[in-house]
Amino acid sequence: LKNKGFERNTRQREIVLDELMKAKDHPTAAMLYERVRAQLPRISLGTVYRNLERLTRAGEIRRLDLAGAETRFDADTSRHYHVRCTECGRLDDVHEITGDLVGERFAELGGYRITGYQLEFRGICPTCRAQADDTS
Amino acid sequence: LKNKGFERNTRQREIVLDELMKAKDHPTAAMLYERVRAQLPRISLGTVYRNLERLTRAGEIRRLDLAGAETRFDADTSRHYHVRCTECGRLDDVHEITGDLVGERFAELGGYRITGYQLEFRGICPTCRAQADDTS
DNA sequence: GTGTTTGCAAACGTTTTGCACAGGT
DNA sequence: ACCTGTGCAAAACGTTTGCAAACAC
Repeated sequence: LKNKGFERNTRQREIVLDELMKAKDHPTAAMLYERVRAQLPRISLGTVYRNLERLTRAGEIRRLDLAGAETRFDADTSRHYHVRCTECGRLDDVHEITGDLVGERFAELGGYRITGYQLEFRGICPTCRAQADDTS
Repeated sequence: LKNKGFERNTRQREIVLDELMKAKDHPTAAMLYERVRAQLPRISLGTVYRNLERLTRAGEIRRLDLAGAETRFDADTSRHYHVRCTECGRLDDVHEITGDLVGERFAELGGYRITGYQLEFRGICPTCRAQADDTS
């Protein structure tokens, strides 16, 4: 599928994706909106959100739902982790984990002094598994 | 310090903490508000939020800032992880991790069929570290 | 009595949505 | 010409805050 589920190719989506690919700072929707406006002054924030959502569903970008922080977006869809600065909010990539998660021994990752981490699992709970079995 | 930084002991805070300790489902502020209202019909949601924030700062409870979901609260302050059901939102504890994080091999944890996880680091970025050095 | 905490309501910041119109195919 | 995607504005959502009154000490 050439357009990966998109029914139309629009200049708005093209430029939103383009700006995200150029970005190195994992921008929020609002940050991206400002940058896209330099090229498309009449674009709306809603359109930016709508395209980011579509691009995410199409697998072209990644939505970074961070704990207790504004959602950010990443054009790098390869498996990697992130570090967030608790002082300024800066977000960087962590490509290799050196240290022990359970023992909580991370002196330093990518120049950051690591102060903690958040690990959270996703899955299907026993109840919903049973319901899935019913309907299958 | 008997009151751990609280200047007053109020019935509102007492009952908020009490309901959270009774809860087994990691409730949101709104869920807790509903339960507390059974005992204190005139309490406001703002008061629930304010007390949850104070109790968190006092270390009596834990705030669970989950990725892309409403904030939940936990009276169990010991180190443990959580699994969230992607179907119904249910949240459970994971006390021991069996499997390989990097290799992403988690068949099952606590009855859940694990479909993924989110790992996120916190720290001080190079720039903020340099600024901290300046002022020290 | 003093000053913290409350109830209420309004404000906040982020994200979503309803609608009529523009524009991609 | 069709009908998806857009711009705009308003609404929705979870959370915070300003204020006068209530109440813990």
